[in-house]
Amino acid sequence: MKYEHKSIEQKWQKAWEENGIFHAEENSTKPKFYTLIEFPYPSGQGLHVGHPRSYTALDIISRKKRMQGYNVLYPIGWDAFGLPTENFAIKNHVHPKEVTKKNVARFKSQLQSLGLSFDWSREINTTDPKYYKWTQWIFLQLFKNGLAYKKEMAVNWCTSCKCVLANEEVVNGGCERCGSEVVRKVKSQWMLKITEYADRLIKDLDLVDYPERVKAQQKNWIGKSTGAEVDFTTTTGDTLTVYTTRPDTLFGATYMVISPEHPIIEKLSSVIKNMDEIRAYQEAASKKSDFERTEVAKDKTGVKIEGVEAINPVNNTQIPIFISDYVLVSYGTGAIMAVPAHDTRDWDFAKKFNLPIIEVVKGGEDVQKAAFTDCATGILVNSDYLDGLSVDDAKKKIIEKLEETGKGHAKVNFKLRDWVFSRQRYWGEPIPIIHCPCCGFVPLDESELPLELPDVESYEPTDNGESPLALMTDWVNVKCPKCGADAKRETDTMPQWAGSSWYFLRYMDPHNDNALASPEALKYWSPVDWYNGGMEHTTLHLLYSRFWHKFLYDIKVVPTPEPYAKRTSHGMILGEDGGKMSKSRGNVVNPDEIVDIYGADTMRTFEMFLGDFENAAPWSSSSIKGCRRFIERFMGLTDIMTENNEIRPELESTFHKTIKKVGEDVENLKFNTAIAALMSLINDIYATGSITRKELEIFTKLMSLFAPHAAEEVWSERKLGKGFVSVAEFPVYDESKCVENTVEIAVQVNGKIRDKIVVPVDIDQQGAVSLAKASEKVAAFINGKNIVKEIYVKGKLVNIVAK
RNA sequence: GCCGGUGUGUCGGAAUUGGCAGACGAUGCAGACUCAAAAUCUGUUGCUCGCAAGGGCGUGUGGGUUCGAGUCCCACCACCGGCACCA
Repeated sequence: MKYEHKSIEQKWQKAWEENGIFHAEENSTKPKFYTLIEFPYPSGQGLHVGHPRSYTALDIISRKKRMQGYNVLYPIGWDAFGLPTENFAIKNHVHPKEVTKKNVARFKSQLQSLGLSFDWSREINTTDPKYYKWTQWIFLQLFKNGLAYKKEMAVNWCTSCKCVLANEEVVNGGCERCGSEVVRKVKSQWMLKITEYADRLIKDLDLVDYPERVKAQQKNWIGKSTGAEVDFTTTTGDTLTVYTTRPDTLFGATYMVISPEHPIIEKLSSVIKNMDEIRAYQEAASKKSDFERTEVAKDKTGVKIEGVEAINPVNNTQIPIFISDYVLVSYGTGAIMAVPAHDTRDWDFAKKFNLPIIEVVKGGEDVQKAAFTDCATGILVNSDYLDGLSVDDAKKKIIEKLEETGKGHAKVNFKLRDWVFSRQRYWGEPIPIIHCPCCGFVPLDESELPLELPDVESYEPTDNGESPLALMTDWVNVKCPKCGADAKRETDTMPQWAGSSWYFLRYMDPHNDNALASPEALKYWSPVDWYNGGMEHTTLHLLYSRFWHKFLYDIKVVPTPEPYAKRTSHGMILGEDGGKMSKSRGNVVNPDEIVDIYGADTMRTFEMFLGDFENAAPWSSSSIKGCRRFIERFMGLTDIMTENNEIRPELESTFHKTIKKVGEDVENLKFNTAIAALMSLINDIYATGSITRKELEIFTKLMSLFAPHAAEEVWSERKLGKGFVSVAEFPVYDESKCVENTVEIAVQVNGKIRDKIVVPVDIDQQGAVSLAKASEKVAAFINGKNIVKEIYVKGKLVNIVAK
């Protein structure tokens, strides 16, 4: 059979769509299976070869589940709000809506040419008002539940995007998207209280099946720490509260450090004698970005506050207070007690400013030479009633004491910050809030949703940090829905992460106008059974969407506490030179070209074969030919088919083993070895010179996961079964037929292989050893020696230990 | 510094979790077909000694456990990813 991939692929893509065979069933009694890939941002560049790696992988899982009788939902849509589209629109003076439309059309045709078994009838688009109506609705619920609030604060400002960024979007001091410089800017911003969910976002990781590296990264980002808050009084009678994870070392606190922005400084400004010096330091610190402040970690700076001291609550010692930018306002209480003997940062600072270092935990070297920070082995000293206790016991005891005396309490802190949720750009969901001079922030009535984006003259971001929407006075000026006074709409829009924080719910019931999805659909399809996506979203989309989902769970909109039962992650496809694919390196592979030259089936098979799915792997323009040959050889099987409707005995165990292996490997994301097993099998088949009808039927079914078009062609051409092979019943293996009668085992002498012998599978130790000894090659190595030990591992080897 | 990961031929990568290292594919080499090339097919392709039969060495490094280690333990090294003055 000739293999003309273009006509074959078009033919079957059309047939699948016309027959709707990949549509998820409504009201099905079958068990459901919901597979999800991260919906793409339809960029102007079109599809990247990286996209199909993830899509094909879950396509294979989806196809297998479908063949195994599941009602599979494998949907697709467009995460279409976002800056690149807006920037393109500005540059070329077209509406972002038009840009999006064009890009979506291109992406859609590219995806369809790959033969992915998406249910296109459920296609969604985050920029569709019918969709973002519900994004806005969720925002209103967050607002009504006190989880969305507006606050004046220092935020990350991308100088190039002219827009604020969430903490999660700042990478190495630069913008996650464009890499430009990020500076601090004080602005009034909408915030979402993700911190309210910090503990649950960690704890509920136990409920889900995620890769360890994803869990670790999320935990790390949320940064839970347990310790205590301790109240120090000052000589002025004020209270200065510190947070510490080492309350056990309280007796060793020899000074205190507060951040330059700490409010107590203003309060005590009349008492502080060196206010000029303090102000100068504050000034200098404020000019630095967060990045600069943390980057110059090598050298500690600070100023001692003259005129006020703090009193250690456990021993009434008077200790000095410093300001230093190594203490952050945004974490804990913005103030610390410094224990230089047992904290390296405090130690560095103490050495620089010549402050006393008092050892309170014994077990290390001289604390005058280095801080001793080991909690596991230390024993408390110089600490009154804590002396002799281990660090853990001392922590418990001191917290008890502090709570008794009202001078402190146990406290848990998180590194996670609330989510900065507003953006000063056009192409995003409008925030449905009205600012009324009398009533404050008034939510739009739900009946007014969607609040559609108005058409504006210019999408250009403004330099004063306002959204382009601010210029649309007709749209901005409204009456307050509560009191009727003149009021203004919020002009900032939502970040790109908003629409993607709940899109997987919409797929369950994409055309519903009365709810984000019906309770029945949510109940049937939740949770997502298998979600594959990139590691780069671990502390962005993946975290945000877990937060939203937990909120929706709390207000009883969704039935499960976690959105995704299982998450996996693919590795990147690198350029042929081993570097990241990029235009500037000139190593970009265009998927259209690959599909054109080799066909979608080859592209799919190769992307699954080129390496371990979870690791990065470089593209190879020569290796892909091997996959093309493989598919040609598969098509060629039709020419050597016999009408025998059995598996031939000599291939029986190989077939059963291959069915087993392909099934298991696919479930474990080991697509490369699944394909290798099929390649081995086809080699074995060609070695016999023919294939039976039954064998071809099984082989075609297995192939349909990877090369669905070619498989359909073979299936229909040789009339191997009814309908489409894509929804035929997946072959079942028989465990008892996976074993062969005889097996080749290795014979070792002193652990070195000297010969190989063929033995019956069930041979016992005695039999195997005597056969082994019968080998001439083996005899040469044991003659004249004492046999100390004989080991037999069934089906594997015999090892004779001789001295 | 902390957390996570990786290290195997010329290359991408396998190895049932302690049992034949290098499956499968790619490259390279040799041959068949061809006027020739491409395609296809056959053989071969870790290093090394040997004419050969055959032997020795080999999974980042150094030790250890074991009849047996790519796999387990200890100590290192290199690279990749994330976090990073978080008290």
